[in-house]
Amino acid sequence: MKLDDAIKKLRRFYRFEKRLPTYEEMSELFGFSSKNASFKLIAKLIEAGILEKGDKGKLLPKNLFAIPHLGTIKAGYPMPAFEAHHDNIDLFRYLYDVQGDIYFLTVSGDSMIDALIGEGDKIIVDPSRTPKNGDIVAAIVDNEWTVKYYYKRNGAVELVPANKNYPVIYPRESLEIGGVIISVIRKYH
Amino acid sequence: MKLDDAIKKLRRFYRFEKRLPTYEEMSELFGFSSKNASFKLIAKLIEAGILEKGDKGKLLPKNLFAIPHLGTIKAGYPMPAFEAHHDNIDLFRYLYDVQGDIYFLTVSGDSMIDALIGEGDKIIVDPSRTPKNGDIVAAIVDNEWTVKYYYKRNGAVELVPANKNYPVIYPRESLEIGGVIISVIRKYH
DNA sequence: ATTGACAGTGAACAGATGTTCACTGTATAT
DNA sequence: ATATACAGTGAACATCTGTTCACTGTCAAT
Repeated sequence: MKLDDAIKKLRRFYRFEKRLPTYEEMSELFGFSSKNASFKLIAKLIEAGILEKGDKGKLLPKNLFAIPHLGTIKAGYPMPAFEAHHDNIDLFRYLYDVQGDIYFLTVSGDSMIDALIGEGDKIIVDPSRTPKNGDIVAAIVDNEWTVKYYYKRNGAVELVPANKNYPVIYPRESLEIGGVIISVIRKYH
Repeated sequence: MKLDDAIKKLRRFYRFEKRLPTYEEMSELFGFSSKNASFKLIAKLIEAGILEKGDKGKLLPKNLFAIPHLGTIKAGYPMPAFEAHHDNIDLFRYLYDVQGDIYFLTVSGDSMIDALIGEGDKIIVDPSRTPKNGDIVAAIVDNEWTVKYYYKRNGAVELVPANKNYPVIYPRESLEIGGVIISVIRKYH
């Protein structure tokens, strides 16, 4: 059993079960008839830095889901040299480093197009954060939701769209901030 | 112990340990001195659909990380009515439904700005997918990396930038497709 | 041919884990 | 006051789990 194959099988298992298999389950997964074979295989994965043992000796997926980050790619003219500096990004940690309760919204419309937020994009909103000038916020103005840049000048809040075809909103009646946009996620099909 | 507090504590534990705690660990986590108190609490979370028991009776985080999806927000004029249809999106499944090996790239430059991909954005590349017309690809042209729209007309490949200030690339010497962009992730700080 | 490293087998065992049962205190409603 | 539901305690136990040990076969190097 090659390490690469083992890694893929562990990933698949984890994706479905959201946990690592026990050594007995690994034996089934890897096609061993002895738990010990799995035990030895895992020892190698630990040595390779893919897995690790936590506080209480429990197996943890240290780098099992770290997607290789191959570097920076220039989206202008082709990049002179593509240095493959191998960071690894753990998507889970990358996006989930928020303490409080966050939520998703799906964007429709084009008023934030100049901020590179378009139709169908999912935005993650952190309702616990207080908006600073220039933050993008989900706001409830006069009982209606909208996504805009947030600016506070002389005590008055302006909600500025990232599209010249739309007007700046100066909330009159009520303004409630749904939260600050902390992330944008787009998925192509 | 309120269910909401328990959920938050479980999330925190899972974020660090990448697994659910045992009943004994839960007792410590929740401040119980009896495992059974945790057992009963978890039973409620299972009934509430937050957790579930898998094939072999193991505890799984069914919806523990499902971020509430509050609906569609119009980024044009404020939305007339904001129907709170409570989908839940599991970020992990949402972004990780790829079998093969994927990798990240960080974008620099503005040649894909009209495709809403800008400086600093992370793009996820699937090297196993064959590009179709209109897909955004990471390509290696004459030994240099670039991100462009992919088009094949009359057997000739065109790499089209999403920015009028840049020229269309007609690969002469070599063209290698690094992969198809399947996702864009932006994070604000 | 001999050696050694390596991949896997099979059995054994201490300790951890999920689950059940009977019990206690405490708040709330009747 | 009385009953009732509920949150938590404490102990018990069968089973599962990680780990160790001794062993077998196989391949490559000497």
